[in-house]
Parts: sequence; structure tokens; C-alpha cells
Amino acid sequence: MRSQLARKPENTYHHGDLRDALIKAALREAEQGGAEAISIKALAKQLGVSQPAPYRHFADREALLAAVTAEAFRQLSTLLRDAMAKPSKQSKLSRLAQATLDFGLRRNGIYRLMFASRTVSCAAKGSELHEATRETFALVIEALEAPAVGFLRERQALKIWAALHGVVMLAEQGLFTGEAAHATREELVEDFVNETKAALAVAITDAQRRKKAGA
Amino acid sequence: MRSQLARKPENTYHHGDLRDALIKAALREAEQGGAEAISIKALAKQLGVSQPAPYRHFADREALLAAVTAEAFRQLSTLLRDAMAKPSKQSKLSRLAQATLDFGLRRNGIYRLMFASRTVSCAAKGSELHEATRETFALVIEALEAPAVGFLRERQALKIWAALHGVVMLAEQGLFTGEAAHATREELVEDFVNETKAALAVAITDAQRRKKAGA
DNA sequence: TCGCGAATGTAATAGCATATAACTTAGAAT
DNA sequence: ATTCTAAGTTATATGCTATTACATTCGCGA
Repeated sequence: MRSQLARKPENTYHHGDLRDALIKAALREAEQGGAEAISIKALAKQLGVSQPAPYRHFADREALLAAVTAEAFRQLSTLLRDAMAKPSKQSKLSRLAQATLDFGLRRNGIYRLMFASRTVSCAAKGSELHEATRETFALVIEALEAPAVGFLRERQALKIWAALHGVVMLAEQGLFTGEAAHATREELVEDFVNETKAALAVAITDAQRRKKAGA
Repeated sequence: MRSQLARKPENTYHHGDLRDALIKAALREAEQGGAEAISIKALAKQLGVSQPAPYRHFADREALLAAVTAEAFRQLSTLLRDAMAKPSKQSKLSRLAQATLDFGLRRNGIYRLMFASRTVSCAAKGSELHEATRETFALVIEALEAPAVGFLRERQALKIWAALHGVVMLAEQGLFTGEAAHATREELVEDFVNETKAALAVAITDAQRRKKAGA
């Protein structure tokens, strides 16, 4: 295993860890240009192997993209976990939200691969990619720091998750720049965070009251 | 002008309205598969012209995509305008929101072209595409049915617009299907609509109170 | 109405990407 | 030691974008 030095040594026949090296290199390529920037041929050249070599590890381009996207989700999960873990005056939810925004803008090519392509929706139920996406979403639920009352948390998690992605999209479209910049992206994200907290608080006390009344 | 029958008549040399026919045909192709499904070569074949003919009307693939995306925005604008115009018990905002969701799911390939590609963010300021996007956003502001108080409307419009796109994205990702379907997309959209209305109402009375106090 | 230039289309071709087939190498397993 | 298999190579088919040089037609002014 030498996944660090991606390139194959000159005199060897086998690369050693081509599959992993391909994913890492593809991720680097997608950073700016998204999925379109990923070329099997170019990757092979970069890694010092012949052009068809990657096909030993991935059935086709789609399969490579799926693996790359799964890795991207795992990286996002790590980032979010770290953001939630580090001590701060902000709430966990706020930190998760701002970290998501940051990831979405900084690594926008990868972000589009994750949330704006059909790769994810084509992923089979038990697949590596499917699992990676669900794990990320589980972090959103965790960030709410709320008890499980019915599916309240799931619903609020869906809402804030959706809102966050919308902000990233519009930001990337340029709706926050120029004359129309009547609110910063961070402000909007914080708005959504606060609304989520408020809605959660209301719904939970409501549920408790109903429970008491029923008892 | 015979933009209706897209294909060039057999015996003629000129198509007559190739530019328009290309855009229409490309839109049809993108309906399902998004931008990737648009192939200049395939379009030319469909329309009965030689493969390089499209390059007389578009400098390159990107230029065609930009024109297609602009047309898509105009179609969305029309749809939203219609939704807002038709008499209904629902509010204008609710109708606009549900219509956007519907468009985003039904014509998802085109939707991705509009909101999830880099085409829009690359559009120059005065370009056809740039204008089309701003016109669509203006409809969102209009749907709020609120007086212009500072940039309050713009801010709320940004928020609901972002939230809507997030819902479409997550829906397309499959986060609303299977075990996790603890809320329908329509419910979530209606939630966002109601929150927007509430926030607007509060902010506007606030502003009026402050104005009175100042006078 | 003639003719000429601009717009629009065609044929031929270069260059790059995906993908497959047939063959080679080296590491692992018995 | 031998053999099986995973992983890599060369050669090649196919499809797409894009350019160049050439052909046709439309429309407008003389």
C-alpha cells in the first residue's frame, strides 16, 4: 500500500494501489471543474499507467464517479464531525451549517458531484455511496441536539439540510453578489439555523404537553 | 420561420431556423439526462443537417448550453407567472413554491442545467441568460405580495428560493423516499412558505412601528 | 434583374475520450 | 515448482467536439 505517492514507480509493472490513487486524483480534478473535469485517460497519464488500466478497477466512468462521490461524502462527514466536536460558543447546529456552506463553496466542484448530479440517486440501496450519504444526514440529525420525538428531528433535519443546499446553490449562481447582495450567505444560514431551533423547541414542548394530557 | 417542424426538408439547402430548432431539441434531450445528454452531433442528425452546421449558430457547446439554459429560465418564468395568475384558494407564494417544486422534479434534467451547473455563474452581466435568471427571481419577490421595505422582500425571497431548491435537490437524491420519508416534499415546501409569510408579517409591522416612533 | 457579399450549410479531418479485446506480467495459493 | 488470477499493456473501434476549406442560397443595392 503506497496510496500516498500516487504515481507508479518507473520500473515496476504494478502500481500497487491504483484504485485508491484514482479516487484521490479524481477528487483533486473535480475540486474546481466538477464531474466533467474527471477524465479517465488524463488520470491514467497522471498516475503513470496505461489508459485502459483504470478499467481493471472500475467498470466504467460512472462507477468511478460513484466511488469518488462516496469518498467525498465521507470527507464531508469528517469535516462536519470535526466542526461539531470543536469547542465553540456557537451551537453544534450552527457550526455544522456554516461548515456545510464553507465546504459547498470552497470545494464546489466536488459539492456539485455530491448534490447536483444523478450519481447519488442512481446508487443502489446497500451501496457504498448510499451508506455514505445516510451517514452524513445522520450527523445533521445529531447536530439538532434534540430528543427523538416521533419523526420531529428527521423532519427538521430535512428542512435545514435542504435550506443549506439551497443557499450554496444560489451563492454559486451569483445571487448574493452585486447589487442583489442584500444579505450575506452566512446571515441567511444563521437565520435558518435559528428558525430550526425555534421550531424544534416549540414542537418538543408541544409534544410533551400532549403526552402529559394523555397520561 | 418554421420553428415548429424542427427537421430540415430533404431537398433544401438551408434549414430555415436551425438556431431555434437546436435549442428546442436540446431542451428535449436534457429533459431526462441533463446537460450530458446534449450532443451537438446527435442534434444535428435529428434535425437533418450536417454535424458542423450548429457551429454556425453557437461558438461551442458551452454557448449552446447557455442559450438552452436561458430558454429554460424563460419557460420557468412563464410557468410561475401562470401559477400565480390562476385563481386559487392558495396564496401566490404557495402556488409559486409548489410550481417550482413540480418543475424541478418533472423536468429534473433541465432543472439541473439551470441551478446545478456552472453555466449560470459564468454568464456575463448583460447576457441573455443573466437577464432570464433575474427575471425569474423577480417573480419570487412579486409572489411575496409584500410592500418594499428596505431589502426585506429581497431577503425573504432569497430564503424561500434557496429552501425550495434545497427541497428539490434532496427529493432528487431520494431523501424523501423509503424509510426516511417522514415528511412529504409538499409538506416541507408549505412549511417554508408559511415561515416566510410569518417572518414577512413580523418584519413589516416592526418596520412600521419603528417608522411611527421615528416620526 | 443582375450580381455580389454575407449568412448558412457541407465534406474532410484532427484530436481527445470512453471502452473493449487480446496479450503479458507478477504475486499468491496449492 | 506450477498454476491461477489480479492487474497492467498494446492495439483498436466508436463517438464527440471543433476547425478548415469549400458550396449554396438569400437578400439587397446598383
